[in-house]
Amino acid sequence: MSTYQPLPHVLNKQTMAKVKLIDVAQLASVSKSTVSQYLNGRFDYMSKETQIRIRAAIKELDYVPNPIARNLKADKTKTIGVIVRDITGFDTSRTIRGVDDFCKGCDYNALIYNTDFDPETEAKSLEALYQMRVDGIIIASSGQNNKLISEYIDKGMPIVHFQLEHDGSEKNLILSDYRQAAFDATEYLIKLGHQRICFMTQDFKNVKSRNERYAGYAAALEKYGIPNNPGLIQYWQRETGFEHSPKSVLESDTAPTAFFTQHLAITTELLTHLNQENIAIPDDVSLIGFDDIPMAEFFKVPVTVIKQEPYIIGKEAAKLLLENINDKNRHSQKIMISCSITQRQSCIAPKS
Amino acid sequence: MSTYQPLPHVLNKQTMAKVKLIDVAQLASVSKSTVSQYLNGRFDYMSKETQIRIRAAIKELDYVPNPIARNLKADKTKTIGVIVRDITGFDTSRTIRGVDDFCKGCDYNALIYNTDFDPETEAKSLEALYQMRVDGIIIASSGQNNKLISEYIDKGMPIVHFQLEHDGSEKNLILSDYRQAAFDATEYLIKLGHQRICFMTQDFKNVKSRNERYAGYAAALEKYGIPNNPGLIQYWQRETGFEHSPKSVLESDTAPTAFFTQHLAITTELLTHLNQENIAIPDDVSLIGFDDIPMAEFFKVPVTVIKQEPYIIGKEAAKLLLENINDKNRHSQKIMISCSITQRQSCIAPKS
DNA sequence: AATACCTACTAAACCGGTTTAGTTGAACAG
DNA sequence: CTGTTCAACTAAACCGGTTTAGTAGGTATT
Repeated sequence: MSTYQPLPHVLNKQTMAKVKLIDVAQLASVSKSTVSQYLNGRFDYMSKETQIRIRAAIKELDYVPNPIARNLKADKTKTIGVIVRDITGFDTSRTIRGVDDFCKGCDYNALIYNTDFDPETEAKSLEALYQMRVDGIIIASSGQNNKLISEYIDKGMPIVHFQLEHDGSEKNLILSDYRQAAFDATEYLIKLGHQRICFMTQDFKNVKSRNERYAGYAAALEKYGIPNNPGLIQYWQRETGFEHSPKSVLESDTAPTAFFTQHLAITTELLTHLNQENIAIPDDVSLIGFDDIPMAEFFKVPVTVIKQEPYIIGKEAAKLLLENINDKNRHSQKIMISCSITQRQSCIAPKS
Repeated sequence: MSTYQPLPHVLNKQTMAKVKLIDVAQLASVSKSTVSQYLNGRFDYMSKETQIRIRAAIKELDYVPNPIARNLKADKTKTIGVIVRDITGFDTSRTIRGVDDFCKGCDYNALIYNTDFDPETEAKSLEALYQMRVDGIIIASSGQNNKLISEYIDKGMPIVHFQLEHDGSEKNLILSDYRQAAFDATEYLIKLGHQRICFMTQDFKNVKSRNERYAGYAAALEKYGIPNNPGLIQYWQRETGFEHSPKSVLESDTAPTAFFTQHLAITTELLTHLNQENIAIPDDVSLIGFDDIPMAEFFKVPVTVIKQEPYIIGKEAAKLLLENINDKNRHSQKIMISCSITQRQSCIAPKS
């Protein structure tokens, strides 16, 4: 139906050079500039006929603008980087999905970098993204590269944190309300009648978001006048596991009647341990864990958890970052997302 | 230690223009070309002193080449697209990880597109990636866009399939050996004494990879002289669930003694159903499922499954795609990855 | 001494768009 | 009849690299 002479038909398009703007311009008998104006919707001083000719030429040639050329001039990549520990995680994959959905809606792309909990890989990812000139970065940082991150921020790279805070900065971060969540979980156990609640955690001295959880736990104990016994704080490390075995903890003088785990990895390892030792949940000990568990409804004992909102966190992080990218002067923000307790069957009143 | 005059110190680097190649050239007193040669490791005709001067200038200025400019000239993006149904899936996230790990190792980036099982979104993702001029695409296609995909292939876009085959093409795809896996699972049940094995599947008429599963199931039955009763083929759809409820199937004349589910989603829905109806696994009926299950060890009854190798599939898909990108004339391949049965506790000999 | 052949560079075109600073011709005002 | 204004464009510079073709100067060959 085109009024233009069709191109000689080429069977194998692979050998055909990509159509470019100049081809469109020639076919429409206008200059490159005019076609560019057209593409960018600046019709202020363009006649209807010219518009029609250009539209037809674009269609005829099946022209698609080259975003690389466009980005070179604009000095933007329309791409952000996302640095996470492992995209494979239950919550993490959902956070990524949130980031990605938001980005796609804004014509941005997200590049994922996995660090596998290695600060060095984290540093390399940061550098790679910087060199790649992404427009911004969302990071769940290890807390070991704070100085480095500050340097990139100083260089003008917009950076948004999630999950773990960047020490010394209350800015541009989005996280769950860990303190409130830990308070709620602890209170929930207390109201069930628990007095000796074991707080199972990674070292939280230099990591705010872990510290916050502890603060919530401690606050709940205090509110109900329950002594905060340091023996009930049990430590776990990714590499070495539990400092004291859960079994030995349960056999100690101050045996807890409930476990409160601060991370899915801890919950998982605890569960394995308890399984092996034939310690029954919730009959022998109650359990509430941070982070939701996939397919928990099919568990021998479905575990009650504090559910974070990873998808929402991802969306909000992306939103915050894009705001930062597009308005450099805006004030930075700290956004808190509420958690909620998903009651399942791992918490009951203590026996004794 | 630099022998060059340091630049005047600027406190706020955000306001500093990015250093570019010409700046390095000027500082090192050479031409742009020479710096470019240096950056690309072509030292054939370059004096040692010049190299040293350029290296120093780069360091001095903290210069990082702009990949956009580089890509514009090279007409490459060093980026591939990955189209999946949902990155959040247990296996899918691992496949993505495999793709990404391989890509990162080859200096490529992967852009993820989620279709949420919608063919239209799939078509849009394809178009977006094409317009973006990614160097290639890995897709777990719905099977509904085969013609469209062929068009992109004709346009010269390297495309690799995984999980679901592109009908009419045995080329550039990588998938699990579904037939063998289904055969093995069926044989496993037969050897336990099962004769009436219910094959729970999505419609497999036009989807090869589902058909293959059925072929494996049928082949095992035939090998052991067990009649292939069409009543034991039960259909499930993502939108509407089971055609006949598992309970009714178990109450029919030809009640199966084992279920064999062809997809994690079917396994999950079956499990929910069985839970509600208080039908016990494996006492009332055995169950083996396609696709591994996260945290299965904590299940009331840990489910025996056929485990695919999503991470390996991702790696192989990326490898195949990059080979295609870098050698257009190479012959295409179909790669099969073996599955294995992960025995847990959902299969026992039938009671009767 | 003239020619060939290196080495060690450089100028300029190029990639495919965007943008700025014009240019042209017609309508209208004075 | 000249000057101004405005619609409707266009030429050329620009983004930041890569690449091609070429050049200058020195040494080896005949």
